[in-house]
Amino acid sequence: MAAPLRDILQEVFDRLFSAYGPQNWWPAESSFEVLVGAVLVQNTNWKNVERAIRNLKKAGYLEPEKLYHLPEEELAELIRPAGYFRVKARRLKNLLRLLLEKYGGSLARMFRQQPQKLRHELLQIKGIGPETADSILLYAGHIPTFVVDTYTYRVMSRHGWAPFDSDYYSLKELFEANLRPDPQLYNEYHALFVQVGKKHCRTVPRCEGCPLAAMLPPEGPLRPEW
DNA sequence: TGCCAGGCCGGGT
DNA sequence: ACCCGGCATGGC
Repeated sequence: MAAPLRDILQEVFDRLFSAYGPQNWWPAESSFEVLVGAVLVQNTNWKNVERAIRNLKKAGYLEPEKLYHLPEEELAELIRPAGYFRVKARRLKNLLRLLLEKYGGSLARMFRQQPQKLRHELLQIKGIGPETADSILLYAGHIPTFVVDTYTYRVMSRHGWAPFDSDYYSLKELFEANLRPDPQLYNEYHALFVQVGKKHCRTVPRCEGCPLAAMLPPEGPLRPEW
């Protein structure tokens, strides 16, 4: 009889935290910078995002009003290093429209909204999906909502703790049902998943030296690409 | 030197 | 309801 998921998730966290320590996420100087970074980092290396944000900062545009009024083409040029720069310029504009028109450019005002309603509003925006929305809520708003990403899928399914075809919400629920709703815990947990995933999920042999290797099933279900 | 990165959307079955 | 191509730069 297997251990309860609560215990497993606790052990996973403990092992990752022991191995890597606090990750100090989100790497940003302001909550607005978190918003911008959350869009820019979609399917993109964080290093590239840093360059893009540096450009915005250097040009003095890393403020809601200024960024909102910057023409989309100019915005695109500044964020070029982040990749998908035309798409992301559009997506940023869409997000800024909500922030400016509904909340007067004030993040404090935005996060005063009921989390569920705000989450729904964010998901209405073209270019904001579940992970980006949850990242904004957690890392900019300190709202205890669990952020799932590809590494979460890989680790959880690889270990047999979730089906390979889990969708975003089932995984999110799995964590939120088994962890106390603590923004600091969710913050660290997600960041640690990214860390372990980057280090091990694509290396060969994949699980060599992984802090979670001891928790692998004897004959784990394998997906060659994961 | 290819392969990959902290997704999401839209169009086609 | 899926499935898939498109989007793009820079690092290793």
